[in-house]
Amino acid sequence: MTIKLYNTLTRQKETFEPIEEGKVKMYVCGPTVYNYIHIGNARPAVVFDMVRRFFEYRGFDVKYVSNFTDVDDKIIKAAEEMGEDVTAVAEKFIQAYHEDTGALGVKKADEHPRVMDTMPEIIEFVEKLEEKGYAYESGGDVYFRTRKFKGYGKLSHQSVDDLQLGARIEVGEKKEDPLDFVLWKSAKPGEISWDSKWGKGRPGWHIECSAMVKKYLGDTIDIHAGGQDLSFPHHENEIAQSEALNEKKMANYWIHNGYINIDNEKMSKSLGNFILVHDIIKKFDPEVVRFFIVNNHYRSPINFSDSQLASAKSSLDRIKTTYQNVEYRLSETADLGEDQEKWTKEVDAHHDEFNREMEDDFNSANAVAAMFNLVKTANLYLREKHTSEVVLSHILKTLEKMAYVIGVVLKETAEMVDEEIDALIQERIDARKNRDFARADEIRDDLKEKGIILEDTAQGTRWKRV
RNA sequence: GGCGGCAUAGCCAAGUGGUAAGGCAUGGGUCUGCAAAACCCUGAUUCCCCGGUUCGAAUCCGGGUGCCGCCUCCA
Repeated sequence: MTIKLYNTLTRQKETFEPIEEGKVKMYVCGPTVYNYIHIGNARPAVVFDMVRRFFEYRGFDVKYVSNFTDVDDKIIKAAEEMGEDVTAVAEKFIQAYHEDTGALGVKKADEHPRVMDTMPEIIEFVEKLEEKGYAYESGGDVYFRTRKFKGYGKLSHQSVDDLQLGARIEVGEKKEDPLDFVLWKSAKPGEISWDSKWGKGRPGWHIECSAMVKKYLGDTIDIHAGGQDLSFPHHENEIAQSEALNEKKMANYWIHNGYINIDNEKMSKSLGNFILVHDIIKKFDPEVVRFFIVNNHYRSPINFSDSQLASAKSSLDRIKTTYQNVEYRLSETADLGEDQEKWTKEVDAHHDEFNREMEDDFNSANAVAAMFNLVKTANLYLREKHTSEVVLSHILKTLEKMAYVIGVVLKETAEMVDEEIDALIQERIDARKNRDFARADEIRDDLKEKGIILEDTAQGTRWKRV
């Protein structure tokens, strides 16, 4: 089975062909760490984590690298405001990033390189570009000679001449051409800086990714990913730098996720209409936030709102409830049901459907729909008088596999069984036998207030926490 | 000025030539002591509008309307 993905470079869905059989080299542009991440920052983290999980689930050995921009104007500014040094601010928000994305079920990358730790490679990269004539020093800064790189604009499908017409390009007096972009910035007095042949300074924004990709993954990688807003100029500039130096294609596939919007407008730090992951997970289970993200196609924009999340919560609950109901049935019965083959086939059909959708440009929205179809099948099976362990555990395993790929956990986290609760449940069972429904309802209501929901099923009374 | 995206039921949303997935919400029913969970039924003769191509279009082509994004830091 082949995996297809939409390549921004060609604007087409293409069949994934790894450079090395069975391996995926993947780089995802990470955040600038000067604040907590918002939902918009969380989307690529979640989406590409899902992509990674799918590749791994399909047996690929994935090397996943994602950077932190820990030196930058905004961090310097934030550090001034907070009265702390740049390193401390960066460290604080890197930790916060791991906490927030961890809550969203994002696995850590194999490498999380930081600019400060990549300085020798970055400087060397710029030096070599200078040697090849693609970079020039001007007043302590170093710029990239954009027009010299022939492929400039191939990712965003812009021609250099049209870009100039935009007239929104910064015209630095130090630049030879307005299109040129900075590789190395000279330090202002007192600013954090590193020594270089051009004097004290720090890297421009784009060069870090080129240097890190080369350092950790090589000259050509399989997949380079990030938010749509990075395709120009960031990724375009990365291509220019890397391909100018290496004279090799930087990445075979470029994939970009759509934005998260608020009231139909892009969520961004500069617009100020953002919602921090930090805050939203106080209101909604982080898993719900993740489910909400993967329940949409990764390239479509998502409008974010509380009612959307509430709806996502109900949807996810449906899957979890079914999973737990199957689990309960499995623990309570050892009946041998009939038509094992028929039910198993149906479960497998939904599994195939799930895989097909994921293979088609990671269409997780449709993959989740396949999951709901399996849930439906499972619920119908649970209505059977006799069920078999084989089918029940097959349903559980299949749901678990799907859940792993989209990154949610269906199993109820093991709670300590409260003896008091069990005693009350037993008392209620007795009360019901004696048709003392008033007492039975009283117990159920009391437990409900404590967040314990009781369910009377054909297999007996069970409880769960809300 | 250049490049691009979107418009599908009350809401969210998939589908890019073969006769409208899935979820949420609503209403009715079954089950239950009552619930919960679940199941069944219920909803777009139709996919922004107007033309065209085709046996056949939500899907392709032309035109129009509306919204959004990139070309500046942004995931």
